[in-house]
Amino acid sequence: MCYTIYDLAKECQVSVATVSRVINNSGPVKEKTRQKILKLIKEKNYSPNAFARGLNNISMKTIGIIISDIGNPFFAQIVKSIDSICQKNQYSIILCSTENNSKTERREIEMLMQKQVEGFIIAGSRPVKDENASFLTEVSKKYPIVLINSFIRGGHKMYSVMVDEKKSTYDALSLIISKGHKKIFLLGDTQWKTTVAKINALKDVLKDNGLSFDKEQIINCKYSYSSGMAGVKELLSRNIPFPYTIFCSSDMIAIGAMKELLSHGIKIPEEVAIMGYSNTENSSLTTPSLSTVDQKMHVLGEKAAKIFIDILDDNYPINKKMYSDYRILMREST
Amino acid sequence: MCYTIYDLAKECQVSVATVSRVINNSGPVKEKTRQKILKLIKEKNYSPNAFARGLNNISMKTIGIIISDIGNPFFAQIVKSIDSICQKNQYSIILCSTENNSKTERREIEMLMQKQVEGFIIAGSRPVKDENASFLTEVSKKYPIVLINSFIRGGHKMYSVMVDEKKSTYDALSLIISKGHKKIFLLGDTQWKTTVAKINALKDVLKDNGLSFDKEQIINCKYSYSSGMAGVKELLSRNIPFPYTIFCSSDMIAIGAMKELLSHGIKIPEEVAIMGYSNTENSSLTTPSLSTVDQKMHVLGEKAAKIFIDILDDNYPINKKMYSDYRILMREST
DNA sequence: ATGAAAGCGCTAACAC
DNA sequence: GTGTTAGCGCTTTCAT
Repeated sequence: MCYTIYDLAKECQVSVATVSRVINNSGPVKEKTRQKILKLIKEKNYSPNAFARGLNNISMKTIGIIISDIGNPFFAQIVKSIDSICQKNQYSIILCSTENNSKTERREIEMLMQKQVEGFIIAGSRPVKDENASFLTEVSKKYPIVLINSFIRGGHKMYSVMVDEKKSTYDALSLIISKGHKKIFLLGDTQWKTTVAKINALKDVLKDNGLSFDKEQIINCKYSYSSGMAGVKELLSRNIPFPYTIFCSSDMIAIGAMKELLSHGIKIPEEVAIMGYSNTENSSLTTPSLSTVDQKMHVLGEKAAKIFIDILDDNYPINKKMYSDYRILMREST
Repeated sequence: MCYTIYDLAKECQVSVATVSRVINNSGPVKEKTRQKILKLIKEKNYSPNAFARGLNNISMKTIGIIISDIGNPFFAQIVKSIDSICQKNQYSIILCSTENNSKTERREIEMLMQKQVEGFIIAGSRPVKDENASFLTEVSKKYPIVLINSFIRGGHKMYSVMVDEKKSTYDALSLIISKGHKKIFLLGDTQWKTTVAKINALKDVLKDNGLSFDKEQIINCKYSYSSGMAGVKELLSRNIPFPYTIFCSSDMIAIGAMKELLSHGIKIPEEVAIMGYSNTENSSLTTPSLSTVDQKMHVLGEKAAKIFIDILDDNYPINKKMYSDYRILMREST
């Protein structure tokens, strides 16, 4: 079906070995024959069969990227920054969305292993009940894995790049409290470790400021705009007197929440202050603009990709867990 | 290094052919031996080497997806819907962002061909000066290509799914004009065919309504939030008396533009009306909510993926160009 | 129902 | 500097 190395060899009256040598620059070839072969390659638009190369343990230079939802701007930006590093290093990424389903995640990873990716970058928090933790640990014996914003104990070639979610949330909430806010609610999906970390931060910061915590302050909602809206509806139905503050586990939730508040004519931040988390691009475009915790996703993504490539080059990081920088962004919504 | 079909065969005391038969269900095997082999496969967690299979012309079941920017919600949603169809059919997608660079696009496609994708889905408008048109035509002799929202004449296995951008823009502008708006500006990147189509729609609709067109009505800007903001700054600097309308070539531009207008305290839609294009999820979350043309991206993406898979199954569509549905969404910004 | 063996296109060790 | 050839792991005829 396709032009092969044998065809090239025959036509140039050399052996396949010689052709292979010029293709891979893997040995001495007389300049003249090299030119002849190169010319024919151009001419015939020949390109080597990746499967045959793969059979000989030549790297495919592709990385599996596992995220839960590409429709979420957070992941879109992470993927973008990973991709930029990968392109520079001639790696391709093969993208999988798990839609937050453990079974899907596992199936996708198994499929990718068959497709011979070099390893995985898995972005996003893990569920509290992480059904795949031991599976991933097992996978990491053979394939390098870089986790973004999560950590699994006991991994082999498994490394984490993460923002300290508890500390950053604590810092953000401290700032909010220092501005005089006392009634704070938290919107987030309690099925995910990231939300649990934030709840713990809330408890700590309240305690440290002599305020009390009540589980009514936590409103459970999924990671989407519409869930943010639903969360606010639920909160408003309680008729709690203004002012108060809503801290959201993600910008998506916050933006949905803000939309809902504004549609009720509620004044932000005078009546309800609101804060997001991540600093996705669209968080600065709401009116009022959204206060948030800048996770510097491009740094996260680039770091993860670089670490991954380092591992492939046998440069193993010293620590299994590496923290990435963040900053609190107080804009108009608080 | 890995467990192979030979190991299985030896351990089960059968030949590799038999093992291959049970793996692929490609021939009769005595039920008892089949069970024995299946059991060992589970036990050893065996999975066949995709390269070796690939060498035998077994499909890798992966599709190359080419987009210009995954950070753009339009593409993110397209990718998401493509992915959902692909997962259902056991296809993986391998994603490439070209950052609107023709050279990058070409390089990525060539790389993917080596990695033995089955073909390509290429989403998004093409540049007015499309440097890769003939390259893609050539590629389409061998690989199926489905284009989303663009069309290249003379392709072989090349098909297009698209929203009629000129007609939809004409419809949207008609509606705007029927509400009494007369001064209309258009923000968009004139390097791209999609913007050219919209400009043509604007010219037509103005003509049909006895209004005149002036090239000052076109403000050139890239596809990003910040460019939308810059476009509005430019427009405001002209001190044109309100009211007027800004039609934006994409929701991203419109959202940036709206943010800029609001930050100047300009009333939307009373002083400046604004309309976007695409109906990305975030367009309904601005305040005021953004009027836009709903391109039904999930339909676009799903259609494209289905057509692609059909082609692989040798079900070629009758038409090279297939139009997808749209609707005009008048929300609060107009 | 099962096995032997050829072949897919390439790489690399070895011989010359 | 170049050629010969043995794999790589699997599928698939062709015998049996």
